[in-house]
Amino acid sequence: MITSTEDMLATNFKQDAIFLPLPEAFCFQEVLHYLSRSSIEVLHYIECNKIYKLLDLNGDMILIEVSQSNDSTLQITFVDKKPTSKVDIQYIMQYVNDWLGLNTDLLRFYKLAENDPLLKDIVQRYYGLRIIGIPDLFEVLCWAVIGQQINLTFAYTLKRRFVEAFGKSYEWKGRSFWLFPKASQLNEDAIEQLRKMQFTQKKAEYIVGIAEEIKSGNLSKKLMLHDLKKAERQLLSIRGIGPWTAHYAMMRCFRDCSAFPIGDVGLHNALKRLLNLKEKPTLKEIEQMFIPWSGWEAYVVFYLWRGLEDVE
DNA sequence: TTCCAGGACATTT
DNA sequence: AAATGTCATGGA
Repeated sequence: MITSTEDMLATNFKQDAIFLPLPEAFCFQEVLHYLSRSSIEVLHYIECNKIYKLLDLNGDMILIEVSQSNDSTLQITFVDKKPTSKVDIQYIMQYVNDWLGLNTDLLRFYKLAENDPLLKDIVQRYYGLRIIGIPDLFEVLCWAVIGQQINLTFAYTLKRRFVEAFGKSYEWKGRSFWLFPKASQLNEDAIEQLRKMQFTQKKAEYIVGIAEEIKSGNLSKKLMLHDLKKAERQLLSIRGIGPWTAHYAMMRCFRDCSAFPIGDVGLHNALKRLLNLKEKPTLKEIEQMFIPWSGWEAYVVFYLWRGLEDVE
């Protein structure tokens, strides 16, 4: 049992590669599938079952390659520059751990689902699927705001424009790898720039507003992590962040398994299809339905989203 | 062409 | 308190 990243570091740091122990119920193919959803994704790149992702180590950019080396081990290698300090190694391990959700005890969710008529099949079909995280608070909030009330394809287009306009990139073998922009990289005239990229006026204002909150220090993942109830209230107090966005962020950034974006259109469609309903279920019906899954709402939603992708 | 999209907020009933 | 309107554009 791994007790700390310090232990992991001592036992797993060997030269040019990091080996991360994998928990029970982890499916790398599901990671690859999820991360391959969009052909215009700019925050990672996938080739030959390997994920390439640019990380920011306090201003130093390092490109990592993540692959599965065996049943119980994930391998991280450095394709170009290598980290030079233990702190950097630790940061990378923690990032990947958090990104892929390796700390979640999925078996508890499966215990809950094994005799559930609605979940039984779906958790078997996607066994080992974990919520892919968005560890950076600014990134998850921007992505959620972008995704409000537009189709995912267009959302990816907007995200790409946003990242390429405000973020930093790193070239390797003729390919560009991008970092999601920091809040500090946006200023007042960002609103105008975002409008030109076809963000709505409101979304442009929301994103710049969120950047201000983060820059001022009001909004900080570190400060919010210890009290998720308070974190939710703080998120909801920000313009542009409603219940769906707050819970989406709790689910993918804070890794709150009980986060529940109940108003999600995809969720509604998934339930309608799964239960053969003529109309989408009402919010009250969904609340009732989710009572037995208390504590794991985020995972139920994530699996239902996953199921949507295999229709037709 | 129509309808809807991984909502939030303002306005009206 | 609950329904309705508005944003604002692309994708199917």
